[in-house]
Amino acid sequence: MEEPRENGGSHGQAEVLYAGELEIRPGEGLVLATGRALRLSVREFGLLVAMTRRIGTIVTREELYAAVWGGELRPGDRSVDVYVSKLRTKLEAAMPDRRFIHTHPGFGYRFQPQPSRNFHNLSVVD
Amino acid sequence: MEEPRENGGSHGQAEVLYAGELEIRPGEGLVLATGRALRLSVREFGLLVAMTRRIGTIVTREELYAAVWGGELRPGDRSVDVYVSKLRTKLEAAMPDRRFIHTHPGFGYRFQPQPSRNFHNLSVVD
DNA sequence: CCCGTCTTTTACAAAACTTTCACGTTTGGA
DNA sequence: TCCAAACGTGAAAGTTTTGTAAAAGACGGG
Repeated sequence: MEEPRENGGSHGQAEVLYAGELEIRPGEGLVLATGRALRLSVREFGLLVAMTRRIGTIVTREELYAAVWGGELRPGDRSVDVYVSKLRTKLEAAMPDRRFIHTHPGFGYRFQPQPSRNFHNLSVVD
Repeated sequence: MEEPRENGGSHGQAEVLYAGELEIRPGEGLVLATGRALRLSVREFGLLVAMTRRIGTIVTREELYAAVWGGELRPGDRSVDVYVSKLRTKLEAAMPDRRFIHTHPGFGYRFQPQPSRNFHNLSVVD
């Protein structure tokens, strides 16, 4: 008799994160959008994981930098912004009409997958 | 009764793997592409089996090396890359216009026969 | 030995990634 | 309405990773 194993192998952690139509496997470097694999760079993937782990909350650039790059964010360093932009581009390319990363000027970014809205449904909430 | 343990679990000798138009018999060293037998070297075959057993997931070079060559991948060793290239060449020769092995720079390789392809977003979805 | 085949190593070009910079746009307070 | 700070993002510059041809080494059968 054999011990039941979660996925029949002894490979990386089986941790899986879900966010909207996204399935993220941190231990593997893989993210699936509607079942299709995305090709993200190491930094893009790191950012996505870091934000997904704090889904719905505002995360400062300092925290994101520490989590993904390691160390302290130096004044004037725009790396986080640049990679947030890259990530947005790829996520929205894979899943049009959806917003994932929301900017909170002066505070940071908030990750929260949202369905698209109608043009007349504008509101102060984001 | 003994068991030829290749890697990652227990497999009977009658094991047959399917991946797209590929039929693989690990116990026989046989690969059929659209019914025709492929002529693969030992390493090429090992790679194909190792990847097929983890179809759809990203597998690092270290893991592939351990599974096929055995032991640890030393820094600077390009064996895996070279054989991925050889394997790609033969697979593509047998089944043109089909992609099997996808590169995820910084992470590893992912084996997935011809995912249903979205004609746009080709740079993002892989 | 001599071949043919497979494996390993090497080398270089191409592709991809990261960092930095620049500048236009947006935001929020006065 | 105005302005300074914050943000978005294309692109340059530099670095790293990957693709692959070819050289070099290994091995077994004639």
